[in-house]
Parts: sequence; structure tokens; C-alpha cells
Amino acid sequence: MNTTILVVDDEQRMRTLLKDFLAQKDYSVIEAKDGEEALEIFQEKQDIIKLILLDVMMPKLDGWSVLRQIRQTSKVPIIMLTARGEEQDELFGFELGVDEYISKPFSPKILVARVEAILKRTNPKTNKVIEYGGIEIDESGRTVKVDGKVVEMSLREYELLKYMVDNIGIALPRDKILNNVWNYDYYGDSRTIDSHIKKIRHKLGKKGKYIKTMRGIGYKFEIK
Amino acid sequence: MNTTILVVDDEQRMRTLLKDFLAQKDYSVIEAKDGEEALEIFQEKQDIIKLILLDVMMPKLDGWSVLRQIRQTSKVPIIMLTARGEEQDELFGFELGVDEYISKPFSPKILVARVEAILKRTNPKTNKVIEYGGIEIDESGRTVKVDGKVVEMSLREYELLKYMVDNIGIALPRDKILNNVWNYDYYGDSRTIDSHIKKIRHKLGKKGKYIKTMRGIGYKFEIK
DNA sequence: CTAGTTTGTGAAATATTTTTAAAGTTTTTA
DNA sequence: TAAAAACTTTAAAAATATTTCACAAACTAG
Repeated sequence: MNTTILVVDDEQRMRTLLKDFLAQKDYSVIEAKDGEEALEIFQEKQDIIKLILLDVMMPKLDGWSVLRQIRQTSKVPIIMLTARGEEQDELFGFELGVDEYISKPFSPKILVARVEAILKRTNPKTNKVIEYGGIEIDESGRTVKVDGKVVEMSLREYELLKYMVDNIGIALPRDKILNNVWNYDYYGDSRTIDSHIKKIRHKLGKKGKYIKTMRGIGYKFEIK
Repeated sequence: MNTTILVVDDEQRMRTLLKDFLAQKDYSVIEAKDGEEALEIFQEKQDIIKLILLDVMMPKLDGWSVLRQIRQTSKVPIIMLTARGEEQDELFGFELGVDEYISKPFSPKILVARVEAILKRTNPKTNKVIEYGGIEIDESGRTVKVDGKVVEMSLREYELLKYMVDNIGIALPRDKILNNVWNYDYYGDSRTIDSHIKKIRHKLGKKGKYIKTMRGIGYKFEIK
């Protein structure tokens, strides 16, 4: 299946232009003619939309509002289409998670180049899988496999394991783990980490030994 | 140590401007006034340069040539500084691995925002290793290697060794060691240090002799 | 050279930390 | 809303680390 891009712009001409150029590179394009429609469509097709081209100036709901709403639930890459000379807005946008700006008028070739660059860096391979020593973590599916066999993990177990694997080779103090895997304001017994570690080790079977106990500190994930 | 950025531009004014803004965010800046100088400096300081801001239009060797040469040996992130209206060049640059374009004149705030965004996504983490005479201390992993072989150290042993190595060549009195490695309010026998020294020496094997006894004072770590 | 002082060493005594299992809680799900 | 699943807490057991001690060895000053 092709990569799908949502194009949001109030001008019919602009939408068609973008669609044509993207189609040449084999992208599927969905169009929305204003912010409201964009949100509706995104709601419905969140799973297949891999990137959004979003005009800033639109009737009903402008680009910034759409951006803000989408960012509450999704990290889909977004390229903003701006008129020249809107720099102060750019800064504002970066904080909200804009990936790129392209100012109108633009050359369609550049647009396509940037789209490809962004897709490349955000979707290195359709679904990212981390793998160390026979332990696979599929981020998009939130699943863990040990030697190819799926192992069920609860939320905390998954997040704790992933946090350790993301920081492979690094000794993680208990308080750091609490801050990163639990809410920063979690106020409870740090022994609770140990309980989860025990369960994860058990589920990993033999490979549970990759979780090293750092006595007096916390834990560390390490293949060896 | 701070993150170091190489700024390449032929205009003195521009270099100073960039330097000032980056310095505010605690980056160290190295300047180069043309492409040739840039390559020389990069050659020499490849290890510490974490990002390059590269002007396109320069005498002697322009930005594109510098980019191409650097890309043969390094993936360091590069931001190109272009004059407006050089769109066709942009396309060309993406293929060569340009990470970002910023067109002059730009708001310094945006520049800093982009620099931070790029560094964040390309340098997720770094781990520091101290090494003297075949003794390696990996701080992030809290591990010690002797001649490449991991040696298990307990908390106190690790911290005591690290304290001495951090103060290589300095004679450390017992009371200073207690204050720095033990809790400041430790109330116990200072002979405890001796016990740990003994164990560390033993674990370091032949290299245990790098821990010198300073009679009547304390201990000292020294390669010799 | 020798008495006095300081450091090295091994083992015992303490202390601390982690593991484990099981019992409460809370949250989610059907 | 009852049952199931997930999460947290607890407490005893196990593992490991730290401290102390007693004596031997090494060093230093006189």
C-alpha cells in the first residue's frame, strides 16, 4: 500500500497542484478544504495518514488550531505551508511540533524533496523494531518477542522494559526510572520497580539475565 | 563539556552574530571564514564538532563543495545558510544529506530552535569513559574494565576508585575521602577505607599498584 | 636497632539491599 | 457492575556489601 498524505488547503488550485506532484511519486493523497474537514478526516483515517501538509491561512479553523488539536493525540509529521514573512509564527510552531515550513510560492520539486526527507527520517522503516540479543520490541505494535515468540507484557512492564532497552548499557537509578516510566509526580514505594523487574525477568525467561541489578543504584539492561 | 558547533561564513559580522546567540544557549563555537579553513578545522576537530552551520556563498570553496567533502567521511548534521531564492539548490542539497536550510536573513531565535531540534534528534545520548593505564571507568554503565575485561565492583569500591581516578596524581587524605565517597555524616572507623582499598587493589590485579599508599596521609592514584 | 605508629589482611559480625511471594488496591474490561 | 487484570505494598528470606576486629607486616623516628 502507498504512503498516504493529507493535504489541507482552502484553494482548490493548490490542492490539485500538490496532489499531482505527490501522485507522480506514488503517494496517495487525501484532500481537505478547511480545518474542520481536516480534523474529521484525520480522526477517521489516523492510521493510514503518514504526513500532513497544512496551510496556515484557512477559513473556519486555521492551520495552527488544527496543528494543536492533532498534536494532542498524534505525532504524525506536519509540514506547514506559510506565506512569506511569518517568522515569529515559525518559532511558535516548532514548540508545537511542526516538522518543517515551506513558504508559498514554492517549487513543487522542493516540496516533494522535503516530504521524502521527512518521511525518511520519521518512518525509517514502516514499523520500528528494536532488537537486542533475541529480545524484540515492536514499538508500533507495543509487543515484545523473545526468540520470535510473543510475550505478553502489561503497560508498566512494557514501558519499563522499553525504557531500559532504550538506555542499553546505562545504569539507571531508581529515581530516574520512576521519573521516566511512572509519572514524574508518582509518590510511592520505589520497591514497586523491583516487583515489575521480577515479572519482566520471569517473562523473558533465560534472557531475564540481561537485566542486571546495580546494587545500591537500580538496574541496567545489557547483553552479555 | 559543552556541545561544539562549527560556524562557517565569510562575513565576520554573521559569525559573531551566530556565535553570540549560540553562546547564550551554552554551545561552544568554532569559526571558519571560508570553505578551506572549514575543512581544515573539521579534519582536526572531527570528534568534538557536533553540528555545522554552513554558508553557501563563500570565496575559495563554496558551501556545496565543503558539504560534499565532509559527507565522504562524516554524518555530522549540517545546516545550510542560503540567500533567499536559491530553491533549485535546495533540492540538490537534500540528496547530499543536508539536514536543514535556513535562509538569510533569519531570526536568530529560529536558528537556535532548529539547531536544538536537530541536535536532539541526532545525539540522543553520549557516554563518557575515563581511561588510564588500562583501567577504564564507564560512568554511564558504572562498570570498570581492566585490560578490556569487566571487573565487578561494589558501590563503595566503584565510587572510591572513581574518586581517586578523578583526582589522579593527588594525595588524598583519609578525611577527604570519607567526606567525598561516604556520606558527609558518616560516623565510623576510617580504617574502613583500607579494607576497600585492599579489595580494589586485588580486583585490579597487577594494576593495583597504581593505588599508592601515602603513609600518614591516605592514598593516591597514579600511573607509573 | 627498636619502640611506636601506621597500614595490610582475612575473617567475623553487622548492616543493607534485593528477591520473592503473597496480599491488598486500583483500574480496566466485558 | 462484577470479574479479571494490572499495579502497589508489605514482609520475610536470601543475597550481598560494609564495617569492625585482631593480628601481622611495614615503615619511621630517634
